[in-house]
Parts: sequence; C-alpha cells; structure tokens
Amino acid sequence: MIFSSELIKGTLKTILLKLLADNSKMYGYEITQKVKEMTADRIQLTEGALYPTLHALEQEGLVTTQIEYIGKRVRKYYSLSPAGKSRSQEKLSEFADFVNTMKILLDLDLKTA
Amino acid sequence: MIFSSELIKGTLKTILLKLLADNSKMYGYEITQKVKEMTADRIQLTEGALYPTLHALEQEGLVTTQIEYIGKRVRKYYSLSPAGKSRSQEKLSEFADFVNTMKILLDLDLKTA
DNA sequence: CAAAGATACATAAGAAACCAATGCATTTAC
DNA sequence: GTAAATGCATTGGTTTCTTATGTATCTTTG
Repeated sequence: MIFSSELIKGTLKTILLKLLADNSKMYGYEITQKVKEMTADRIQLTEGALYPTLHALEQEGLVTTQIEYIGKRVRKYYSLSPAGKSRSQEKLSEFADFVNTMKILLDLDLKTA
Repeated sequence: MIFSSELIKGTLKTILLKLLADNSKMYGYEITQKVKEMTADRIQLTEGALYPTLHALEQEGLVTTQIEYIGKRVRKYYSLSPAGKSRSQEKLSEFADFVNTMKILLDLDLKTA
C-alpha cells in the first residue's frame, strides 16, 4: 500500500467485505485494480496481504470460492456468504463509529480536508 | 483498547501528537484518562502500547520530557518539540486524507453514522 | 517472433505495532 | 489496613502487513 500504510492496517478485511457486498463475485487481481482505481492509486493492495486475508475470510466462512478457467488461466472468484453479508455491515458501522470517535479526538473537519 | 482495536492500529502516534499539540505538557497516565474521557470509554490506551510509543517519539526528537515530583511520586511530562508540532499537523492531514479515501471506498455517510 | 509487461495465482521470512501480563512504588478512600 | 487509583515501565506473544520470491499464461509492440 503506497498511501499511509500504517493507517490502513486493520482495514483490509473491511475493504474486502464491502467490495464483495457490492459485487456478487470478484477475483484477487480484480480487487487490487478496483481498489487502486477507486482510490486514485493511493491504496495499492499487495498480493502478500491480499491472498492470506482472502483465505482467512474463507476459513471463517465469510466468503465462498468458485474457480473458473479463462483459456488455461485459473481465476478464483470470491463471493460473500450470508454470514459474510452481515459481517460486512458490522464492519462498516464499526469503521464509521471509529472514524466519528477519531473526529472528536483529533478535532477534524472532514468536509474541507 | 476496548473499541475496534484492530482499527486503531497505526493511529496512536497521531493521537499522541494531537493531544500534545493541544496541551503544552501531559504525562502518560493523564493521556490515558483524557483519551478515555474524550471517547466515552471507546478507546482505552494500554500502557504496553503507550509508553513504548512515547519513548519512540522522544527518540525521534518529536517530544521532549521533563520530570516532576508530586510528593514522592515521579511524574514524567511530555511536550512537543518544534519538529513535533509540524509532524503533528502532517499526521493530522494524513489521517484526514486517509478517511476521505476510505469514505469513497466504503461509500460511507459519516453524518449519520 | 521475441521480449516485456500485464494478468493471475500463491507462499515464506521478517518487521512493525499492539495486547495482556507483570512488576514496582505511592497515594487516597473506605 | 487494605483495596483502588495513580504513575512509571518492560517482556513475551500475536496479529497483520511488507518484501521477496516462485510459477504460469496472455497480450502488446518493435
């Protein structure tokens, strides 16, 4: 991650769950590109962070996988399970709560920032 | 930290620099209480995180220390150096930038969250 | 058509940052 | 007089991320 890497710590699962909540299925490389595009290159997920986290989400039962072949190339799609959908919402409100707490603590004015 | 501990990772230095920017001198225990109070108990700094971070800030030349005795009890005050003051502002705008990026990525509405 | 770059998966070793636990000592409140 | 609060600090372990590496296919460009 190029932009403020220390700040982003702990938010990766939240990002992944939200992306998968908005898109019925996505694969790893697609996720990296989508995040890069949506953040104007400010967040670039590395594979070393992405894949272990996706595997962890799968083991927690929050995502399911589905393999497709594009020619001979493997592509592994990830989708949210029902548990993943509710977890996604939990994570989002948790993050919103966190940001509001930090706004008070840091006296931030986010409208002009 | 009681509240969303994984999210708070990486924000501790920012919190400390901001508090010290607003208060000319503070000591460790005072910081933990102030943060607890300002966040309605949602963020409780642990000593294991706090003291190493304060020491790191001191070694980076961002804070200076000053020991006082209250009766026989030692109290170690921390203050921002000039470098610490500008670093504080950098960290704050970096965090604001980060939040705005995440708002886009997560499609957050922070007014009602 | 060869080479470079993009696409696509993945793991391993190490660093960074935090948490829980522990330790020591003084002061205050019941 | 003892429990809780005040006040400093370190240690060991875990989680999470970064950097580096590995394998393989497809596309573009000179």
